[in-house]
Formats: sequence, C-alpha cells, structure tokens
Amino acid sequence: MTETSMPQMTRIQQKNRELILNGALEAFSANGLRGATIDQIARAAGLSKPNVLYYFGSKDEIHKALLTTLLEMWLAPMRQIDPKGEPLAEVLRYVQAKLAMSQDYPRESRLFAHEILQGAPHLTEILGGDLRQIVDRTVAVLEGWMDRGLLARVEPRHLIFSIWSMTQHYADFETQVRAVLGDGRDPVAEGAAFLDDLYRKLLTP
Amino acid sequence: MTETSMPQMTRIQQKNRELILNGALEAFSANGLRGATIDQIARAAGLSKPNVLYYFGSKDEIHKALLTTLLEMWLAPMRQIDPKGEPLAEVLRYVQAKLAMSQDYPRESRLFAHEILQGAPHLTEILGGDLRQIVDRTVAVLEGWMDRGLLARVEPRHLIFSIWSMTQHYADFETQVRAVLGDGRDPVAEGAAFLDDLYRKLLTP
DNA sequence: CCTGATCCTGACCGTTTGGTCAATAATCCG
DNA sequence: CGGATTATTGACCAAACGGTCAGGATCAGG
Repeated sequence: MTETSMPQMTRIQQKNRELILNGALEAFSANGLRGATIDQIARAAGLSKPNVLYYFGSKDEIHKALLTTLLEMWLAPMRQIDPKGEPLAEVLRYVQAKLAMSQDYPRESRLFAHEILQGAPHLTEILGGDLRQIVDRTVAVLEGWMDRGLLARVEPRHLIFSIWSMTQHYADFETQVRAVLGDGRDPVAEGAAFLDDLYRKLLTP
Repeated sequence: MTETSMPQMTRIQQKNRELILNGALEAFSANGLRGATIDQIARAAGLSKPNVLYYFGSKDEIHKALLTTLLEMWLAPMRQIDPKGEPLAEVLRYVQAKLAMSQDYPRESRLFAHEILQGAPHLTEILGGDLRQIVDRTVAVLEGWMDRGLLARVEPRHLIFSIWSMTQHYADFETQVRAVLGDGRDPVAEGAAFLDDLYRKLLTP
C-alpha cells in the first residue's frame, strides 16, 4: 500500500497518489478491473474524477501501478524461507505467514485473485519473470531438504500451490467459509491449527 | 448446463433458454457479473440482444438462473459420499471427483469463484440453506468415522475447505499454475497424485 | 509580492451499456 | 386455412462510463 517513494515527487503528489492507490485497492478488490469505476476510486480517495486522472492517465494505469506496488509485498514471506533453518519449522512458519497476510490484507488477496481469474493480463510478464525465479529458488531449497531426508518427499511446486490455495481461500472465499461455519467462530485461527496439523503430517519424514 | 426442464415450455423456449444460459456461462465465467455484457451473451448464444431479454428480464435474472441451475451439479459429488463405504477410500474418491470437475468444467468453477469473490450476493440464500445442509450431513459422516477410529481426527469442516480450495485452485488459477510449472506438464494429473498422497497421510489413523 | 509551475474542477464529449417498444415474422392449433 | 399466440428484431432511450479540456486556484521560490 505504501508507494515506493520516487524522489522527484512533491508532497502533494506523494499524498494523492497514495490516496488514489488506496481507493483503487478498495474498488478493484471489491469489483474487479472492469467492475470498478473511476468514480468509485475517486470517491474512495476523496478526490474528484478529473483529479484522479491528473495523476494517472487511465484506469488501466492505476490498476497496473497498484499490482506492481503490491506484488513485492505479496512475495516477501517466501523470500524469508531460510535454507539454513530447521526444514519443517521453516515451511510451517511460511504457511502461517501467508495465512496471516490473507487475514491482515484481504483486499490485496482479493485483488490478486481477481487478476488471476481474468487470466492475469497485467501480471503475465511478472509471473514469467520475478515470480518464476523466487519459486525456483524455493523449490531448490525444498528439494535439498528432501534429498537429505530432512523433509518427506512430495512434489515441491504442488506443495507451494497447496499453501497458496488454502491460505488465500480464507480471504477470498471468506463469505463461503462464514456461511458454512456459522457465526461466532474464528475461521483463520481454526485454519491455522488445521494447516499446522496437515503440513506436519505431510512433511515429517 | 442442462436446464431443469420445466414442463410448460415450448420446444423453442427450452432450446433458446439453454442457448442463453450456455452463452451466459461463457461470458460470466470469463468476465464476472459486471464485466459481462448482454451483447456478449447474445453473441455467444447466437441470438439478438432483445431476444435474450425476451426470455430473461434482465442480466441479473440470467445470472441467478445460471447459478441456481449449476449449483445442484456442483454439489453432486459430495452427495455421493457413502457412509457405509470404506472411509479413506470414500474421501479420496470425493477428492478425485471434485478435481475432475474442476478440470472438466472450468467455466463453472470460475463462475462460482467470481460470484464468491463479489461476496456471493446471489448465493447467500442457497449457501445458508441447501449447502449448509449437505455440508452438515457430510460432517456428521466424517465425525462418525473419526469416532470409530477409522479416520484420523481433524476438524471436518476445514477438511472440506481444504478439498474445495485445492481442487478449485487448478481451474481458477490455471494461468498462475501454468506460469509456475512451465509448459509440457499436466497440472491436473500431477495434482491428482499430490492430493492422493496428502490426504492419505493426513487421514490414515 | 510576483511569476511560473503545479494542482484542481465544472462542463463537456463520444461510446457503451442495460433495457424498452412497436411492428413484423413464425408457429401453433382448431 | 385463419386467427390467436408466441417469437424476433431494428430503432430507440436514459444512464453510466472513460476520458478531455480550458480555465481558475494554489503553491513554491526568488
């Protein structure tokens, strides 16, 4: 959400660009790229529509800027897996970190879900580059652990998918989860316990 | 996709309503409720726009009819879990059936994903009723098995979530999956093996 | 205080969208 | 066949949408 502060920007630019990106996150995460309107974004940002378009040339440009800004944050937990750490603990810590992000940043989670449902038009470049790279690194680490018998052998990429899908599920499908579980329960806390159990059983050698 | 054939409908009504629902599935699954236009639906159905609106009064009505029609099919695999069967085999069969559905009916899967990302405006009624009931039944069956020590004890509802999220992931997030796995691989076949392994380890008492 | 650059907005424009309607064509049935 | 019902469409409408623009307000620096 905090924009990478470019140096040659006035205070006003910094403040308003951030207001706009914040409003855009609200609108895009709720309605998707096509569903969200510039008016919605402007209202959420507390600015006029032409003023929004003064800072970003088009709706698409806002969307792109937002995704670029947020992707780094979204991948951060995976970067923190430590090849020198205790294997099972490292994976479990990653799972919990990803789950916490889905809980703390549901809008961001939904934003990415929407983007990917559309076929990731804006993300494909990054998906093929940066993301691929960080995933490859993580796969190598996991395979190293499995080779040394420190972790049960499973297909590493599918292990990663399973973590992504289940943790995001709690944010993206919150409605469904709530409808099924009923009120008065804490889906994410229960999910944390379930996932800990699951990956412990799956990965203990 | 096949409409529940109401009796007092002419052949033309039956045919055209089905054409429309089919076109709507194409449009809604690709672009969501707000993103899809009646024109798109009409084109996909091979009918004129006013003619589409002759059969369904509004875009929302088409959407609602489509969800209602498809929900039954979507829940069918869960209904087939047999309380008298061998527990682990029953669960594994359900997992594979759900995965096959994500592969065979990706449009339907995406349709539901879109709907739920919007907060399930049209589904909430059904989510609180029919869905709740079938889930409750399945939970009871699972708990029975766990009580008798035939299945490892886990929170049954979260077990169900995990199945839903991971199987749907292969359809909804197909782009992401393909980008990470690279070409020349069969994500679903690999997923089937991974999931079989996972649930076997998780649920074997 | 002045001046140039930055910031902001009301009014406006062309297009798309959901939806209507009167008129015409096809179909059904006695 | 013939009349009534059903099916279909081109033309149209109001609202919403993405985006532009000229001109005025505000601000920073000398």
